[in-house]
Amino acid sequence: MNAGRELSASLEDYLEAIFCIIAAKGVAHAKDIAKRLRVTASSVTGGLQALAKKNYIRYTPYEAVTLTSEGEKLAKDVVRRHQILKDFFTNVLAVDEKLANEGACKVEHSIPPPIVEKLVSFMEFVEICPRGGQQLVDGFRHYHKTGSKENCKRCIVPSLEKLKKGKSKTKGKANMTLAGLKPKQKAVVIRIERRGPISRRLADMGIGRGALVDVERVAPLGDPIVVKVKGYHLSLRKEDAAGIIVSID
Amino acid sequence: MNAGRELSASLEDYLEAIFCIIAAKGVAHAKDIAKRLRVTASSVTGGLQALAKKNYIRYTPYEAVTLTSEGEKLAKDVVRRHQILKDFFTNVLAVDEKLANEGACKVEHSIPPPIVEKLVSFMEFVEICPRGGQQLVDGFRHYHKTGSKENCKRCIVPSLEKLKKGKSKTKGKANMTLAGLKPKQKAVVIRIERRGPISRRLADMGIGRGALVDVERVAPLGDPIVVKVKGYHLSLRKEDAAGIIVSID
DNA sequence: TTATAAAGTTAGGATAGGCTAAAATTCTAC
DNA sequence: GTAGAATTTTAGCCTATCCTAACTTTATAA
Ligand SMILES: [Mn+2]
Ligand SMILES: [Mn+2]
Ligand SMILES: [Mn+2]
Ligand SMILES: [Mn+2]
Repeated sequence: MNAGRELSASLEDYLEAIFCIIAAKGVAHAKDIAKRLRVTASSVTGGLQALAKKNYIRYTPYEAVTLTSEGEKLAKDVVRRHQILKDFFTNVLAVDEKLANEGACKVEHSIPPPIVEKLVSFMEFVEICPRGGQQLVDGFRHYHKTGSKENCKRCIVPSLEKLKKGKSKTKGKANMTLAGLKPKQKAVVIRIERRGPISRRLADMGIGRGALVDVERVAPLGDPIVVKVKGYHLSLRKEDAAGIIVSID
Repeated sequence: MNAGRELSASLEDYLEAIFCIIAAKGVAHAKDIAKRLRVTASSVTGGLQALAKKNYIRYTPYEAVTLTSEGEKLAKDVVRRHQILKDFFTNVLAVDEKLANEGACKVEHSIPPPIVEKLVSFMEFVEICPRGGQQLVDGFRHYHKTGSKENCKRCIVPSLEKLKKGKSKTKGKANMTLAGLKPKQKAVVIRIERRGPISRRLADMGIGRGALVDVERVAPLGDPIVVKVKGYHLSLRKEDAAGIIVSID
């Protein structure tokens, strides 16, 4: 037993694989799981039996497997840890995608959840820091590639100007709702207007004033809108998004 | 077998424990190892037998265990990964010491070595970045504690002034040698003067131009001087330290 | 010097998770 | 509708790592 965790690393990987395969192809067959995890089909059967006994999946021999709601919750959590780590490895540490994925899929099982949350928080902060957090990261990538700190010295100037401009603009800046944002825009939550299932869902994830929201996709008519916030990927109906007051930088 | 690694997580922990106990008390007894790793004495015997078979330790029943040179090399590598991760968790992510240590001691076994090197590189860059890398990290810690981005906005100004001063000073700044530094001072390696065993030792660790050196201790007469560089702890004779030209911020 | 106490080892058992080979089931094509 | 192919499961084996209980060795103190 992976001390303190619900599941062992191995069973987390089976669950993660099942979730991802269902997401991609609709149903999860043992063969796909085996291929993805590079184990034999008989090992998969063993894993499925273990997950079924713990009630994370519905398993009938020879049939495709489905996730219980418990299993789906846990699977999403594994996937989230994976994504966050991969994000950090690629976007901050400039690790190439393949290694970042491999590393994330190992580390995801051993890193303590509170440290994952700190990591999310740190990456958010880097994105919004007026001191040029993102540029610091860019500077690091350049430094790492070339060994030169030149770029770092040079780009502080534009970074400052941007900051000053931002400052004077702040007063006249109008707040808006999440429903009005476009893909790739970032915003900070000011407050959540309406009370109800959505605001509770947000609160459960610790999303409130000050949280950074990252718009990922907006469907043709603005409904639904997919955002990333605190490392979670969220799909919101336009109606609900309109209840979230945000401020853009 | 922990795919791609010499040793399993469990055996790495035994090796790490042996190294740390020898460092602290001179000899490693099974009882100390058992206590440290929270396993029974009989499990320790099992671990020692496995390590002995792989030639990482010298083991004779009922006697204290010693590391072979292979074993010591590997143990140091585990300890280094542990330290780097702990450093990152505490100094960048503001994780409390206890959790940082626990997390580091789990993650150390699964994180790919190239990612560890990127992490070292990133932390060094944050420390030397003229854009205020360290202050960005401090800003994050404040943000994390209070949820406020105020501090971040306010301290950009002194950060800038420091940068400007730094810039004008740069021309007149005299480079010095590692031998002239005091404890807690940080410096960046400009070049290594003399060739020989020491410069080769440094080169083996990937230490060259641009590496950040952190002075930890200086003995009464300046000999030896203990520094941290790229996550390694190094003890240098004054004579050798004088051959390393560095620049201080 | 010898009887305890402490430390360490061995024996035996459990669980987890992988594998191969063989059997069972389901799918597919004629 | 049936035979062969593909898929999946079972059986049996292996290694790693932990444990408890019993035994052996070493240390210590009267
Ligand atoms: Mn994984
Ligand atoms: Mn994963
Ligand atoms: Mn460890
Ligand atoms: Mn450790």
